[in-house]
Amino acid sequence: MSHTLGIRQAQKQKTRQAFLDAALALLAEQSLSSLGLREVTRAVGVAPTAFYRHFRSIADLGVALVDEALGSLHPMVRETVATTGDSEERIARGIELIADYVAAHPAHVRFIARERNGGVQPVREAIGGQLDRFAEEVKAELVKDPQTDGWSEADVLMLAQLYVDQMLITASLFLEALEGPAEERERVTRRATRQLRLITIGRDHWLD
Amino acid sequence: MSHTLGIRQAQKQKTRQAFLDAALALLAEQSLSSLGLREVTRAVGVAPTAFYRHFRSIADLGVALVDEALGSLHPMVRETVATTGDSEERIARGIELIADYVAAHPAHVRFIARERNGGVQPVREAIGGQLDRFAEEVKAELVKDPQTDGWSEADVLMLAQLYVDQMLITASLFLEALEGPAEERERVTRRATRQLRLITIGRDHWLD
DNA sequence: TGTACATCAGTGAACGCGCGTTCACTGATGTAC
DNA sequence: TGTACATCAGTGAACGCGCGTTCACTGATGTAC
Repeated sequence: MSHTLGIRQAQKQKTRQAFLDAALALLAEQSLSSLGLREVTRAVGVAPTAFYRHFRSIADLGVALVDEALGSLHPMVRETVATTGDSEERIARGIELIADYVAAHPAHVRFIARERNGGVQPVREAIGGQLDRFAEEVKAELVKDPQTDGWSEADVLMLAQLYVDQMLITASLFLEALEGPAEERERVTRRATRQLRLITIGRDHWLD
Repeated sequence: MSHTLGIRQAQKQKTRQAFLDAALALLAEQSLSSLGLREVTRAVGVAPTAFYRHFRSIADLGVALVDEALGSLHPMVRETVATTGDSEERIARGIELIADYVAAHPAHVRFIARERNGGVQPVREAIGGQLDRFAEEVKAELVKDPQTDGWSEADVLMLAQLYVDQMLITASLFLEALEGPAEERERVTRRATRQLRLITIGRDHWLD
């Protein structure tokens, strides 16, 4: 049986989500460390003090945004890496996943790219933790792949990290290309495809 | 004959440099978009209004910091890419260059990593422009290399961009490892070496 | 079902504070003769 | 070399403003009986 929230809890969650949405919108043009508490409450349409019913600080809200931005991505990444098919297909699917995610959630992607090295330590750490998880998950999938038979654990992790870094760079490029013409996005797709192809070739000859 | 500045000009340059140094120090713990004009002048030890004698705004100061951080790096990168020797040697020298630069100028590297995707548009654009220049310069050196004989221009640029991206990721990893034990820096060196090695293998078999 | 009390999300006034920018100024440095 | 004037880096007072946080509050929702 599904647990239904009371009216009070449901309303609270709705307001909390409104805070996250408003903050994300405001972060299109600035970074988290300059985002004001009153700025966010003004955008939501509540009193400044209402903020404290949901978050201890702006940094706390930022950590919640990290979960929202990256939490749902883990199964998708796992699945994409685990996909069967030849390398060329897997590269295409991986890049498509990134392009689609950026198009669907541009503000989340911008937030992660910006705050990954941003001025708010807890948020940086939350993002770093999620990226480490991605690397571990990709590694776990790669280990199952016959392509990495005979590889050391460290080398598989190194490759997984290379993929994750490349995923982020590509996401960042798609984000820049979002406002421009479709042609620009195609250029990013071509560049990312070739770079992944080169990495794949390196992988195939690693043990030569 | 060397042109000597007047006393007034010399003093002005000194103050300007003090602004850049103070700002960079303050940016260890925050991002540019939350850096206050009064905060900087206080650190320098001058009146708030003195700021306007040197910069139009904090963003303007940020752009000056970008030049200071990356301007002097172009000849070093060119030279490292142009180095003769086998791949393994060139990889080691490249990584050494990055490690040394991060150790010598950690605050500059942090600033670039942070503001590359930061909340201040003119600074983002200045960094993007510099990185594009690096990619073009690396490409120009790679074209001279027999390893890329028969490659299309686009493919050489793609490889150059991969190297530049990798350079930034590695710099960022060294930065994180700076505070920790030497062992951590060695781990970064090993990871970066293997990743570059894999890219090199991919490069060697690109036309297969 | 009704009543009496508890909970707690959101309010609104108040606070002290540091912010960016303006303005007319000072006095050392620079320049013309 | 000396004098008279121009330049301009840095000053200090003043401004209006929005900030984060505190506090006691209100009134709808939840709960116990």
